Amino acid sequence: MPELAEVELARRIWEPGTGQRIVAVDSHPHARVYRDTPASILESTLPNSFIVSSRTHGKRLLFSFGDRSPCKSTGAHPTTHLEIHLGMSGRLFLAGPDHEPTKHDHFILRTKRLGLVYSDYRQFGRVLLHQPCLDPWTELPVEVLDPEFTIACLRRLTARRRGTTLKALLLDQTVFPGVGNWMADEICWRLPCHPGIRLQALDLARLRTVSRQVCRGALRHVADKNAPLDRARGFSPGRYVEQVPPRSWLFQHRWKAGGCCPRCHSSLARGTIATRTTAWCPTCQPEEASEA
DNA sequence: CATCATGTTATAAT
DNA sequence: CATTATAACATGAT
Repeated sequence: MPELAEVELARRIWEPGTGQRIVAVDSHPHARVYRDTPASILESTLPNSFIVSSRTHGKRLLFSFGDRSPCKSTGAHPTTHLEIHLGMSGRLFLAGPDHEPTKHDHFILRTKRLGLVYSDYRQFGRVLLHQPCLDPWTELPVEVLDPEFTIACLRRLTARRRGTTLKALLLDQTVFPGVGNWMADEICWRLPCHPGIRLQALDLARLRTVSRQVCRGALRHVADKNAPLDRARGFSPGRYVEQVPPRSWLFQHRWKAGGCCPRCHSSLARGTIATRTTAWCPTCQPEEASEA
């Protein structure tokens, strides 16, 4: 289910592994998630290295490895980076160091105390081991919550796309990295604008403001609520409860049969826009009737 | 059995 | 070139 907030939560779930040495890597070598990097490369590269740091960008995760623990020396520089994209059904969880992989656990990074498990039953996700370098992520687009995500930036990214629908733009990972189907609908609802509206009829400043609000709110509701648990008690598998945005968000109502707009209580409309199932409020987000 | 799923990508058609 | 449509990927839930 991963959009940017769930991806950040996944990163935090593996956080207890930071600083630890990988003692072994077990994988399902024929799984489709290895279409970029064969499992054998992970198995031969990662053991004996330490997890030094991790971060996310949009829907991507990056775990960086070095040859010593970041706790013991200040100058531990990463030598290798493992990138993970969770696709539609990927998830990360913690288990004990001897965790027996089940059917969809495609790899396990084992440390002395933990098993870091990557599981993905549909295998739309993928893993990618980067060649040794300081930072494999220098070419990625500006993130929505980055201070550089300015109106000028947004104007540049949309310059030749007057005819695109709002929903298609929101799903474009080069423009709104990390925004997926539910966040896109949430942004349209909050603007409020019909998701099928053409960009020419759109206030980019407003779009920037609202998209940032939704990204920040999603992180707060989905990822932050779990973080304090991490520091309070050590690891315990399955401790992370799935967190979702509150009932004041469209999220809570969009898939329910007979779901209503949390603002005006109209019955929600549903249809396919930009190839994805889309929910919106026909009252708050009317179809642009001003078109000739 | 048919449909749908919080994603991406390749390819074809407009 | 921009945009849309379609299929494909692999599995589970309804």
